[in-house]
Amino acid sequence: MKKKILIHDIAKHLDVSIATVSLVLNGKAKEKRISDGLAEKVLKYVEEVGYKPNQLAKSLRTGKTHVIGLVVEDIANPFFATIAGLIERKALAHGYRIIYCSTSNDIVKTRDILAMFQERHVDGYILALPDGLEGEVSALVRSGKPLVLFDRVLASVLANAVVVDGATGTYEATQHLLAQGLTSVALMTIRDGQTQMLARRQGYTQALREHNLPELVEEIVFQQNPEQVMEQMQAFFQAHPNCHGVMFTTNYLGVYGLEVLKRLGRRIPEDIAVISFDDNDLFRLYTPPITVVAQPMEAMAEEIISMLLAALNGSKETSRMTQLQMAPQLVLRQSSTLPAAATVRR
Amino acid sequence: MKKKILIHDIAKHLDVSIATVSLVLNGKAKEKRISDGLAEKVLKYVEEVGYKPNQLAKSLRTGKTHVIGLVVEDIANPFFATIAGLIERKALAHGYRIIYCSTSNDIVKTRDILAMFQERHVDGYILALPDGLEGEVSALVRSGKPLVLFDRVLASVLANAVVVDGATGTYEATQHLLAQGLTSVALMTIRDGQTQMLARRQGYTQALREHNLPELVEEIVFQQNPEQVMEQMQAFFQAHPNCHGVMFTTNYLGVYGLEVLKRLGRRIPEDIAVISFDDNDLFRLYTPPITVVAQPMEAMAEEIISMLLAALNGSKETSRMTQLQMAPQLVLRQSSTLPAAATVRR
DNA sequence: CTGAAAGCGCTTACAG
DNA sequence: CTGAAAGCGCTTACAG
Repeated sequence: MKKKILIHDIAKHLDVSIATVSLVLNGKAKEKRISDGLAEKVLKYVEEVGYKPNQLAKSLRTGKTHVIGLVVEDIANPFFATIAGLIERKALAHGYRIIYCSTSNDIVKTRDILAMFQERHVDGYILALPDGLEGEVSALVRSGKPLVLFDRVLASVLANAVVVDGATGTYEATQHLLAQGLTSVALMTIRDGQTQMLARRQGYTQALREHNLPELVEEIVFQQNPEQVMEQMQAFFQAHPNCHGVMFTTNYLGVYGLEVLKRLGRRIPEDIAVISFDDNDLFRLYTPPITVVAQPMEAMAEEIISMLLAALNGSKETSRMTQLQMAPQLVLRQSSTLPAAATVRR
Repeated sequence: MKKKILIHDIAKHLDVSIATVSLVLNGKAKEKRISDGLAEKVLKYVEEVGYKPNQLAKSLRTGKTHVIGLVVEDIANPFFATIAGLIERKALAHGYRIIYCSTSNDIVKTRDILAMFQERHVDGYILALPDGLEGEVSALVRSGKPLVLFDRVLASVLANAVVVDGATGTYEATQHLLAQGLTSVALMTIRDGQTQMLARRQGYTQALREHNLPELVEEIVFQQNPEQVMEQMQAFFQAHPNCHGVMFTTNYLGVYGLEVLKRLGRRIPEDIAVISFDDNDLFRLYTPPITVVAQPMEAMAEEIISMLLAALNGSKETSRMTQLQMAPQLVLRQSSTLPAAATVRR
């Protein structure tokens, strides 16, 4: 195990001052009028012996860590795993690393995570938070820390944010079902005040209202285990045999829903038409393929990183907040399209 | 924005020495014979003003960061996303955070990641590496850094590792197909020297050998884009119309494979029986449900963390390496079970 | 261009 | 128990 080289060793070997080495390494040679020849000599030797400055010392001194704190609901959820992968790649390209934590939508846990990120001096935050942390996030924004909310925002907090227009997403999806003559379309959502869920519900409500149809909303309590969730769904479908269409507001509800409908032996779309928010392999390859409201993952990741980088590099003076709402895309597949034949036969 | 409180402020306010505050905070009050009363007073005031030691300074001084570097192939891959979520939860419970990076199986990128983790002084490593970094990992092991390899190991490197017995997994899966009378079973794998892939291939080979049947292995080149991968698979299936069973060695190959078979209009399992390594929602809910060789995710995560914690807390003197090979589970579903009727009809 | 020095915020032997 | 001090490894104003 070779001994760790220090900046002091470099300076001594080259017979220059520590300051010179440090300035060259930090690209301030020109500014400080250090000759090109000397700068080159330093760079060459540093390269030769493979000297790497101690990042901890550097961070302690400069206050910058080049680490971004990413908070997601659950890294194992395909939506968050995908966005995390895209964000990671883009952040790395700009010299930032990602430290992530899953919240499980637990407020207490999330509060700890935020405190922990702060203690570790992350340079910026990318956050998909549970409802109820308005105070903490306001304080964070006020402190001037670069921060981007995504997926969902906090109702009373003005901050940078990248979200999808969920209302339009479910509105168009619901309209698509109603246009085919369905009169009882349910919305399966979670019981929670998260803004993205509220928006998705609102689009559904509006579509039904325009058709003068009653709402049929089932709110899943998500603190339960999977089996309990599915029992709740199953009970709902059994209680509403005339419900011939259902919109799931998020990917995992959709997955549970498909399993429940399968258990009940309901045919899709003949017995019940199905649409889910979020696209993934499962929905695409399911039999029948599931119609989805897809989020523009790549573009969202791009916007999140751009926004954060702008905040990281921008002056603290002007604090401009940007809220970006991106358009989702309704991807029509067989699960929501009543075959002409089937419709006639009814 | 309130000014940051320092240990110095605490000491001054309580009129005690900085050393006393620090020792109490680090649980060395007893050891240093600090009175219970004083220790309590310190703790109480620290709590009251919400003092949090600067972790960077602490890390610089102690050399410990309480951060674990997690290297996966791709955080968006369900296998890695799931294990990452489980590892995160368990690590957090022991006071460690996770910083992750995806390698995309790119050796150069991975080398950078390892260097970056080292620069950031992670306390330990959890690694699923591409082939070809034997030198780097050997050096890491020699340096005494706590480290656990998982999913795959490096042939020539002796290190802690948690892997699944892939050979037995594919052996049993292949036997299951052959036992039903299939005579042409293909293995779809990736062209790569990763040890887990080699093991999975070996189990297949052994099963076929025992039945005196010829191998039929297709190696996918994975640097291609999805469409190219599927074209290669499609060409394979078209070239081998008599192949009535296929084993995919990993989840994403299985997903692509299902899509290709669907495009070709091949019925599962009537035209071709299918088994994939790795379980997930898609395989479970597919029509028909896909038989899989499932890895014990929860138990693996548990073992990985235990092993790393043992190394983190253990003495540097005795360097004991543990290689753990866990049993996968063959989960039989309809995709691999030729219906009696169908078999007869053939 | 350089050298000496302060300082980022801690921890921990050491002498009392 | 305490106080003074060194030291983790850097960066950067400052005086020359």
